[in-house]
Amino acid sequence: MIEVHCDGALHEFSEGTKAGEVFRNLYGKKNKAIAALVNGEQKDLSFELKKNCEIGIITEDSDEGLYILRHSCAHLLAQAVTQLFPDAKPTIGPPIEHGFYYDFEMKPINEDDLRRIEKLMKKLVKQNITIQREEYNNETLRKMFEDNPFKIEIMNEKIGHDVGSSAYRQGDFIDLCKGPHVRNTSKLRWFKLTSTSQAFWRADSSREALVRIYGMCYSSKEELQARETLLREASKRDHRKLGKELQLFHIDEMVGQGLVLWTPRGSIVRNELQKFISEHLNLQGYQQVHTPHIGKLDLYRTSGHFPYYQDSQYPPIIGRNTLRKLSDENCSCADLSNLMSKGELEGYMLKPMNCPHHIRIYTSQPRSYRDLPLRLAEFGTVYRWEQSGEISGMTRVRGFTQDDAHLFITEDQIQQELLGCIELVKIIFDNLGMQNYRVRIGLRDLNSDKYVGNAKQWDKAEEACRKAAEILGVKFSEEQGEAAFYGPKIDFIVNDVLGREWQLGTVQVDYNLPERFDLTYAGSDGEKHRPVIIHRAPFGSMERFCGVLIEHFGGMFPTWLSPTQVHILTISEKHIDYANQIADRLAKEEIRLELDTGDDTIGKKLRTHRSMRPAYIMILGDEEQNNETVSFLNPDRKQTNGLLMDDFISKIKLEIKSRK
RNA sequence: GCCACCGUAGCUUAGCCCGGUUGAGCGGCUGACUUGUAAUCAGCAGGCCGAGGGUUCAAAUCCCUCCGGUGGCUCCA
Repeated sequence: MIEVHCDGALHEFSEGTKAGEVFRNLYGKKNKAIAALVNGEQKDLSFELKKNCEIGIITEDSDEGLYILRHSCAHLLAQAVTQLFPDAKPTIGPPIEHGFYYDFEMKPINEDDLRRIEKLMKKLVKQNITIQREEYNNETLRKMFEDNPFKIEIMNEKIGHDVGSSAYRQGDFIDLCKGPHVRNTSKLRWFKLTSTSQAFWRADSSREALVRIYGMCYSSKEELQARETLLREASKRDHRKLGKELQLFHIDEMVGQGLVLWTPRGSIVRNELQKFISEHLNLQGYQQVHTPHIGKLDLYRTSGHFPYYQDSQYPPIIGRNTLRKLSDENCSCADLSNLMSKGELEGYMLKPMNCPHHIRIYTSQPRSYRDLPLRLAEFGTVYRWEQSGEISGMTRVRGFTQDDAHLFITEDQIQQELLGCIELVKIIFDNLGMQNYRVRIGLRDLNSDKYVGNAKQWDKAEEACRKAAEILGVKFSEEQGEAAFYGPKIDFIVNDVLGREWQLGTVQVDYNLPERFDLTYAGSDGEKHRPVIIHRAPFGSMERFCGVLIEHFGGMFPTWLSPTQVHILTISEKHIDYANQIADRLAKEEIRLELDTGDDTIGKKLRTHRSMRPAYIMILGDEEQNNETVSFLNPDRKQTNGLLMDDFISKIKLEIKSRK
């Protein structure tokens, strides 16, 4: 007999009892065990208990259990794929949030193939195939997988997960794996293959291109359906769809990929946000500046942006005289291209960053310590050549306006100024009800020598980032190697409706540019000193921020941001005069409104105007006209009847002013 | 940039597999109706089917190239 600790109690079982039998014994036949935790290690239910141990149940609906289920589902996928495509070589197939994926070296497949694979998986589930753990020594394992170079590489380097010395067999399929797994394919009922894509072996674009197949997988039909419903609901909030429906922005193929046209309604949202941010900039002692969209190549040679980021910039704009001169010298296209990539040309560049311009404002005057901190802010539009496959709606574009600022400060001011930067983000996120964000502090990778500045400065700046976040009580994670080469940074990352992460704001300490531009200030000692720069764009870009905001509000903006705050609908022709009077009153109060005196039925008008999601929808008929009142649907779409106009105006104005 | 899929009227889409002069709903315009809470009725206009090339007697449909979009991958100062 052996002693088995479980759930705080001691039990006795005969030696060799399987983990699954223990659970059946203790929790009954209907326990949801999917695996066991034996002395802290995940094991199959078929694991035989040989010694005294502590054991815990892993149920199929726990996080750990779901990951095991999904991992097994990935194996099921590989079983189906290798059956349908005997040449396909499985590589790795981990569980992920909501499901799993598996990468294969094989010819690309299409959607029909995906459905065929899914069908076969369902068939394999019905066949109740046992999933069996088999243990081998290292040599035998290598022999077994000798025709799969990926598995060999995994064994050589233990990539991804600890491969151990085991394999799992289900029918004809066997996969190198540490486990644990479910005991039978019949456990894997609630999955769906979702998409395919190309992925590179070991995420390295110079390595083999693999076919990745994604699926989702849950422990019950309800959860799977709930996830599908959620995805459907989320897609209704997609800013690309809402942006079109609500006429907020337009991206035109004739203008160019990733170049956002802000339409009148979208511009209102953007302008209101900029006003809001500007008020806080003033409170925090920023000074606003404006700089042009282009600058000389030399400026970016000095800053280092050219040619360091050349591949992600629009190519230089070459001056007429330069071109003429080159042409006279019989310069070929190849020569020109060569000169361009070396930057040995005089010309201009669309600015990829605002900092060089701001820095030249700094250097336009001699500066003393009394001028610092000098905080220069600009809603500055920058252009970057993003890869075509990356461009998406408003969240990934080629031209965007940063809510940018550069703080020129002394080293001693780093802590205090970082604090102000984070505070600004917090104020605005809180106001907009955006609580679903995380803060990441990017630290340097101590094993890398790519960083500028000395260790002492870095330590101090990293500590200042940490402290600033702590003081404001925001939750943050520290990630090594996420710093920029010129200094540590604090990033604000939000999720969109589909759960994708977007980096919005960033606050970065920079030791590099002050050096490159030889920035100085006169200290109280009369000596020259080097300032430090903090770059900060708390919302990243107006494009991305508005995109995320559209999804956050599902298109239903708070009154102060709403492109049209009140839509006025008349019941019949008789009420047009009254509606005009009301509209005039509201217009005088600078309320943004739309008036519909058309001859549709009120039902039709409501339907039409609801879809545009204005804050208020006012309905005017006999009732209101005779009593000189207004009736309206509130933002929550509950109705208020017979309110005096003065009362409505003070209500909505208060709402707008307080930005609630 | 890479892989898969997609592109028909302002919007949503049928037709494409299996080639034979594009069909609808919404929206727009005109008229009738004058309406009290999520689609009143009728009529009209609107498409060289993303662009270019090829195959064919004949291409929205089959093939190629490009442009644009979607989902991923890689990248993101």
